[in-house]
Amino acid sequence: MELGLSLGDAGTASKPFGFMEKSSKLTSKTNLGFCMGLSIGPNHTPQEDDQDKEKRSNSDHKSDNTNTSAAAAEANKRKSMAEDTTDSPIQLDLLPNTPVPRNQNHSLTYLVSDNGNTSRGFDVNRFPAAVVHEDQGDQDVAALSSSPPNSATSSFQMDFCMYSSKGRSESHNEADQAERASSRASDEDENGSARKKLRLSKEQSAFLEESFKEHNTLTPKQKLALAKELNLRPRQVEVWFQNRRARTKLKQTEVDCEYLKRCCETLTEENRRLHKELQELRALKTSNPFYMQLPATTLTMCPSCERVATTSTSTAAATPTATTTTNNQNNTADPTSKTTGLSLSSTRPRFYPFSHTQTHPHQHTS
DNA sequence: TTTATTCGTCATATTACCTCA
DNA sequence: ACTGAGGTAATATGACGAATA
Repeated sequence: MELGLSLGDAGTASKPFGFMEKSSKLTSKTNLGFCMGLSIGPNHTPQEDDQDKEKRSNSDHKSDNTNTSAAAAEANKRKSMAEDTTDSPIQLDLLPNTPVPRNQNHSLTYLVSDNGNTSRGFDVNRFPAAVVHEDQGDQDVAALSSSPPNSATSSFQMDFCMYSSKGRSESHNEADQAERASSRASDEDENGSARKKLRLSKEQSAFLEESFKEHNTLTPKQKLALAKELNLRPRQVEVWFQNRRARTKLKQTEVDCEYLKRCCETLTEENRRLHKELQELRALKTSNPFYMQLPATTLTMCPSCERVATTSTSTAAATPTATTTTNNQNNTADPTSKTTGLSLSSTRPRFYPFSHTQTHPHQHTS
């Protein structure tokens, strides 16, 4: 359903690509009345999204008017779904001096997809562009809606659409896909069916991939060029890049997650080993009371450089713990500092079995 | 210069279609 | 023929920055 707000043209008929002529006709019309078209239908033309979006800055009011007579006829068969509907969308003509002709059937028209099924019911937010007001004369102002709401604020529209799932038995070979993808902008518009998601052809995907490798974001110029090259709508190219970036990020997140998992396993193993070593040392101490008679060695961390200094009352640092600290030299045990850009090293104290007083660059008064 | 508005684009989450096993 | 999973095109939403009145 759409509330198409237009200026003038209250008596003009719909045209599949009427928006293309919108600008000039709008300016040429002498009747600058205030007209609202209300309709329900899947007749949005995919190309309109971007073309109109691109024209949005040049035209103030737009409404879609791409309903076809065939679709309208089909809709008539099902208008029982809407009790007080007739053949054409409701038009709220606010023109005080231009009464709506009686022969124009103002109605809420339920339009269904090409197979006529309406199984999916009434969905407010699906296929937003499918709107038309028909029998409005030779042109209308198209309102497009695939763009985000905040970017279509001037169109004053709401879209409701009946849609259904098509049969899936049609062939889906590559040629078909390519043809469908490349022709979607025209075919679907013409038959007025609800827009369906179509896979891009391999060639299109490959081309987009190549382009993505060069730059993962698009300038408007690049977007238009790609769209033209691939016979897609600019919006499709834009969406493809957005989804591609999202996929890349998701994949990277998965890689990072896997890497952190391995890090966790490594650290857990190291922790287990250290605990075991500690137990062995304690056992050794109990069994050999003379073994640990060396002066106690304490580890203190310098708050300024986060280095751990071995301070002892003697130079006898050759305690068994020294073997463990050397294991961490040069951060070799920190597995998080490389490929993924993730690093745990900033949160882990670095163990350097150096003589604090000799090698520390800072002057500590303590 | 500051402020409000509009517009375009982005990231993110979600939906829904399509394909395939 | 049916079904569930996975991939992905498309949509919804909010945030942000640039341009402009």
